[in-house]
Amino acid sequence: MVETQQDCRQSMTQSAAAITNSEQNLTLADRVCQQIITAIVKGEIPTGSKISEPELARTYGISRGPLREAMGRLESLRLIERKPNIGARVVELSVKELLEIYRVREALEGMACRLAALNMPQSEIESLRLLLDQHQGNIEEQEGQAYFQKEGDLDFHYRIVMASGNSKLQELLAADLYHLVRMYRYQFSLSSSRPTLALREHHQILDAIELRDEELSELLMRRHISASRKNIESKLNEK
Amino acid sequence: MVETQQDCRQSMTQSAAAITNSEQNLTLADRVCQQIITAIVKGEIPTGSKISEPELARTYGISRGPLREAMGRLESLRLIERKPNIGARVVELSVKELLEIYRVREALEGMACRLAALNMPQSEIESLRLLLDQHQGNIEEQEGQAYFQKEGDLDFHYRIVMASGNSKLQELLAADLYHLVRMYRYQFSLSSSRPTLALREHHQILDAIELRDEELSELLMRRHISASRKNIESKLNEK
DNA sequence: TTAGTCATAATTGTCGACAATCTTAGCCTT
DNA sequence: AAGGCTAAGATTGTCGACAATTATGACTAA
Repeated sequence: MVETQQDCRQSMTQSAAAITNSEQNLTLADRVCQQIITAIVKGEIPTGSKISEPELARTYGISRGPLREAMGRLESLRLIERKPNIGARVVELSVKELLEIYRVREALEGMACRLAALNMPQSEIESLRLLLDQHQGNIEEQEGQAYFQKEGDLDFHYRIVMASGNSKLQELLAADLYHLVRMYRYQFSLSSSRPTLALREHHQILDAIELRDEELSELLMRRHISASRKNIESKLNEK
Repeated sequence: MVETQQDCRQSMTQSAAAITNSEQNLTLADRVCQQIITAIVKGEIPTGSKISEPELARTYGISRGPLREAMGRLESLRLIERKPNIGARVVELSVKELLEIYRVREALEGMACRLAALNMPQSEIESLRLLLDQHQGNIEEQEGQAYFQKEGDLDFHYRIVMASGNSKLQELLAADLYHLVRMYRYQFSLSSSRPTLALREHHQILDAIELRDEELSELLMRRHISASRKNIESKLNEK
């Protein structure tokens, strides 16, 4: 089970990476960057902690050069924050920022969904339908606790974004923003607490795409994400 | 006149940079990065050209270390593309990508405008109104050739984005995407060819914001950007 | 002539060391 | 005892050199 999650995430992550780097010839900094991303997302390197360059370099068995290059990418992914001559810290997570991210997702994924209604091949639609059926099975099996909420949900959104055919949307969402989203999910144990409802919304969205209804597709996706945002807001506003 | 443009761009650029780095203590890589951004945006380093690390390092009088760090940021800004063990090239501009960017802007700035209707202080609204009057003056003076189309238009959008109060939107648009937008404007001599109409739309948008009408604010901004996209599409689809 | 191969040259990736800056611990002053 | 100053230690920023990979061009063979 845990392996399933892991594999799922891995495949998505490297698909996302393949957007920008389709070659196989990876550099040291590339590999270590992926490792650090995973460590930060999962909380193995805790939020707010200071990052010591010599220490991390030793940990991964590389020199400070490639490590700094990797840290540069982490900074552009907003996973760490650097101050000149002072150092880098893992970002602190806040409800405020999470809600901001959901606003961005609402806008971008709404647009992605509109474009998917234009561009998604019928075969992809059917394949995605199968994935949703699989999610249904997961929900029934384990009352939707683990799989669906952690990574499965994001897989659906990921496929929609890919189907938009807009490479800028793909980069911004799949290659950049989703790392932060995954980080919040892991560390806040985000749990949408409405898996059945969310799955039904996924089906509705896919229906609208199949009907090639751009307007409705965007509207439903925006509502879907907005509902998640409000759900989070009401659950976490005490923090 | 040219100085005015320059100052305008500079101020906007460093405001955008200030989002991520509010300290004054800039590193070598930071400064050189800004210089290279300007050079690429203005076309002084031509699109598609290969970047030689030793040569660029000599040009700016620094070592390859900070230069590579700067190039990492350029890559995350999508101003250059790197392939491992092969090298970096300045991105090629294409109508296809420009249209993709406008889709992203439509989504993100639409949302930013919606939030601005919620959050923009009245004083800021009035200040922005003055800026639009100034643009009006520029259009009348010089028939809207240079100032308004190159940087003035982006200043309006920049202020809206800042007024959204959403730091993720601010980062994605003002600190990241706008560099590419400026690059297209410089190098395609983009010239909206509809300055008077665009200015009227800016006024309409600001009116909606002043009325605190979220729905209308977003709708008008999306239409405004969509109209620009269609304008570009019809003018450049032969390329 | 052209295609293929090999060796040389150039470029990128990586490393260790030095310089500049920040942190901290101890001391002095009040 | 509390606060500020100073010096030592640690960390980050920068540099030059070496290793690994790729591009170039000459040479050979068909």
